[in-house]
Amino acid sequence: MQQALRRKLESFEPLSDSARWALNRLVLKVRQVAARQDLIREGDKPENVLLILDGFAYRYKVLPDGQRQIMALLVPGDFCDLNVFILDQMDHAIGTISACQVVDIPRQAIDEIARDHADIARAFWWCSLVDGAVLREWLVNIGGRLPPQRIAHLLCELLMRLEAVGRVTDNSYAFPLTQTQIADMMGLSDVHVNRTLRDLRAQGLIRLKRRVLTILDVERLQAFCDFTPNYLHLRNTRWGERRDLSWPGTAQEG
Amino acid sequence: MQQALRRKLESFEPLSDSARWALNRLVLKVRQVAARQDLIREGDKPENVLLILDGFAYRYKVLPDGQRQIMALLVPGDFCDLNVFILDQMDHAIGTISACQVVDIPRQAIDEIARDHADIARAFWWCSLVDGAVLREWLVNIGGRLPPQRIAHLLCELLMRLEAVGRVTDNSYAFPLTQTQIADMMGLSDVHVNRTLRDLRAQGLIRLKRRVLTILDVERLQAFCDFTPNYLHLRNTRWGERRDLSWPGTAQEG
DNA sequence: CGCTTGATTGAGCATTATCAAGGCAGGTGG
DNA sequence: CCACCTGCCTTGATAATGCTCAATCAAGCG
Repeated sequence: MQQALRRKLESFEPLSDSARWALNRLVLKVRQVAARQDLIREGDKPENVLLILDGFAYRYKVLPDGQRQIMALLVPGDFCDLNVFILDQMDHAIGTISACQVVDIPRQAIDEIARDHADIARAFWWCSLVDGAVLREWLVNIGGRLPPQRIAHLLCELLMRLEAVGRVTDNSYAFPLTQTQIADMMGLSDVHVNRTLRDLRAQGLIRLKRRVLTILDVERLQAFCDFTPNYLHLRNTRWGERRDLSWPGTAQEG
Repeated sequence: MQQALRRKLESFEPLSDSARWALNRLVLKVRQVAARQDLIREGDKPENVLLILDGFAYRYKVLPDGQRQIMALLVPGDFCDLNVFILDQMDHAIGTISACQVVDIPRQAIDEIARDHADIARAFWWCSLVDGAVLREWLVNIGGRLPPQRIAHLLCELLMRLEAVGRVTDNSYAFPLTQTQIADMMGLSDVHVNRTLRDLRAQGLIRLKRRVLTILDVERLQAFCDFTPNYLHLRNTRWGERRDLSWPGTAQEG
């Protein structure tokens, strides 16, 4: 699955031949992980960087009172823990939502390849920066938007991120999240998430049935929650500069 | 002020001689910026990376309803926009809180130096990753903690970050923030911030007078808000591995 | 001294959480 | 094939939290 890794890195900018060659030399194996498992725990010092090929995962922390805060959603094509490869220790955990297919990339391999290839180092750096940009928007979302627009914004973001990796058909995508998980992302109670989703449905903005989410009116939903995609820094979708680098993927799953 | 830049980068790990030499060749000039000015606006494509030598600044976005969300506080030693050097366009703005001293580092210089020196590239990457870690903790803070602990957590974080750059004396530091600005950071109203600060004072946890904040009982305050400093990935303070790299600074100011 | 900005306090109100009780669908075992 | 079970969604009622509005106070500044 060097293919997948290369595609991820080249969604920033094309790599040199020597860099591609170096990527091809990596020995990578794909691994299956069931739903609701921890991929990484807080305090771990993982020796591998994980790349998600299929399925959803999330970064989270658990507060002492049991409150769980989800800080990021990881979808196919996302790295799990580029962090730790430079930082000493995981300061948060990562768990799967649905069943996932992941590749382990040895930390040392990343280290060496980034040292030898400035363009790859740049691409990794770019990944970190995009992650940061998304995180900032989440902060704005939670801190500044009312619950309905907050949830709507999440759905808009997912539409674009999943579309960028070829996981969207007719404005529909697999949506394996529990309402409780949405609540833990948005800083709301699950009950309130439920009512808010009902309202969004009632307004004809979305449909959510059998773990498939459909955005019935993209423009209206985006206007509703003031969604501006610039923070995603996408270059390869119908919202960006269109370069068609769809993610090599299996079927949508839940 | 190559000195400052070098110190920042070496707070991650020592640089090679050639890297240091390359840093010394940079021509940098210090600039004064008044309080409450924008350093960078959303949509800008800045040609310089800014390093803050003195004063406070913050990243923010303004929502269409006028709501301002502050996403990060920048203190002496922080970079402003490493982002854009790789991403195309600022997806947020940066403004000063107090009067600031900043250095402009030409984007091209960073680009070249990172390309030629893998250890410098790594150090920059590390900066991005630490920024990301802080951002995640802010998300946890806003999403998961009650207002009193939320504000207390901010104060604890500032204590450590400022201490790391030599801006703390007797658990006191300059605190130029307005209650409204705190509110915009924490997703609260200014009135509620006011009452919450009053409560923290009443509990004997802090003192805040004439723009100087004193933490009266560090341990108690940290316990109160469940503050765990691991996410700051500090190595050079009394909370970390103690290596004493205090920031070359002027006086505390407000 | 008058103006401006920020802090403080009170009162009423809206939002959102909590608690509690079903309901529905899918999976499992007899 | 059906009864049961479990996980998740849904809804109602009630309570708490935090916001808005509005007025006052305090400090800095020309």
